[in-house]
Amino acid sequence: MLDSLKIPTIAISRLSVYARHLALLEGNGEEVISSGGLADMCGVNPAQIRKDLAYFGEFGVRGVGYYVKELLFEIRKILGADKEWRLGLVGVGNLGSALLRHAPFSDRGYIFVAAFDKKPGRIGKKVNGIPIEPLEAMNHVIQEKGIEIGVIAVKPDLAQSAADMLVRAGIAGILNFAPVQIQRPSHVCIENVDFSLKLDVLCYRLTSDVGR
Amino acid sequence: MLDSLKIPTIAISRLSVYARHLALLEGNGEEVISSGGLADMCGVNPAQIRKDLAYFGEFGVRGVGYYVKELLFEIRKILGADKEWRLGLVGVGNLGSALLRHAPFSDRGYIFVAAFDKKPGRIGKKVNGIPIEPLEAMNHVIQEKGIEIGVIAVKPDLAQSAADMLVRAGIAGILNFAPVQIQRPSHVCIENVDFSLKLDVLCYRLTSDVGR
DNA sequence: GTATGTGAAACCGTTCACAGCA
DNA sequence: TGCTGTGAACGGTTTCACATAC
Repeated sequence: MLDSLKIPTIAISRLSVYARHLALLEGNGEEVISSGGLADMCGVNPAQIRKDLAYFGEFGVRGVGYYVKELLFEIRKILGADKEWRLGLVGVGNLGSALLRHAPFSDRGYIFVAAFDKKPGRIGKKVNGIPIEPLEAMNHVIQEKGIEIGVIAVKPDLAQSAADMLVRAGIAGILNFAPVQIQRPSHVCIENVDFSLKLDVLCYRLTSDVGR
Repeated sequence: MLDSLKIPTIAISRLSVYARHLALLEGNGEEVISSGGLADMCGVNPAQIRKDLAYFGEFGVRGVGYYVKELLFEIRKILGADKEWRLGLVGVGNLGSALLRHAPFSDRGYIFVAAFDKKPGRIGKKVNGIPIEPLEAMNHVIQEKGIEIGVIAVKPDLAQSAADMLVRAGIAGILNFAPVQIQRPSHVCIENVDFSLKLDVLCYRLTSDVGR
């Protein structure tokens, strides 16, 4: 147990995967799982799971395994997934609208409470019950509604200025769907979702067909 | 130059990023760029760029740098992005519809030519000019339209069977938006786009606020 | 006996530093 | 001189193997 002295991001994303599978096990009424059993489900090495967990504590019972409910609870606590997160969307186009309606988000405690767009024609309309506000309202709305995470779904050329506005409004966490590198102050966290890049990788594999 | 003897996936995704920035440079009329200059734009180490390129050949001129147009052309060739790719979508819900309308895909040579859904109410309708077909038509349509890549945008519990159907229809490349591990024969390539996972990582960072 | 927690080894990707070449 | 291409050094993650605990 080393606590937060350099925990690799990839270990965190694995925790998210473990949580997903633990939730399935819990739904099936399973009470106990071994690192080997969970590893098979997640497609990783058992030692990997034990090492990942060891960053944060000792959650298992030797000779037995892990109690599903308990481990799931602990991982959710580690990830910060044991609370509701309030999201604000910038860019209510095709993708943005789909995100506002994306049920799995709210199911998991990620709630969109505001949306912003620059097109006058969109202002005032509602998507999935969420009113679309003008960009100028961002500062005020983000403060008022206690928004903690900004989601960027604008076109690439507007992504940087959208990020700048979010940062100016006090946002410290951004989920960015635009295929651009966003510049930001060091206290702001960004995660990128870049599906053009994934498509490129896929096509590379298909082209150089080495299988896999 | 080692050719395809173990090229890490992460190197491939960096090539995609390099291509993006080279396209910008080309648009600005720049003719030559050094690994250092490109590295600054992409936020990586110059040696990294040279190493990544060295997997595939020698594309630069010592003492000069890389010719923008030429390098872009070569990287596109490596990635297989120098041709059109025909995509088929499974699951025309919120996200699926957004993907069908996603302009940046077609701009880059990724063309949706078919869409499939299980809901009878959706069959026969068109989204962005693409008719929605029943799942049963998948085999036939995929053959007929020469679809090479399947895009999965169904709910998690249906993702595996969607993948199975695609594979049975002869698809070898899948872009999966469902937050599940898909099982598949070893000749089938899958890339996952998992934004719940990215949100979890972001929330971890915000929770354990180590900045960054 | 069985499965965890963990130091040590193996592996892999990144960065350095410099030789090679325009 | 300047920048690429690359072997060698470095750093970090994964896997092994076993002591430890139930």
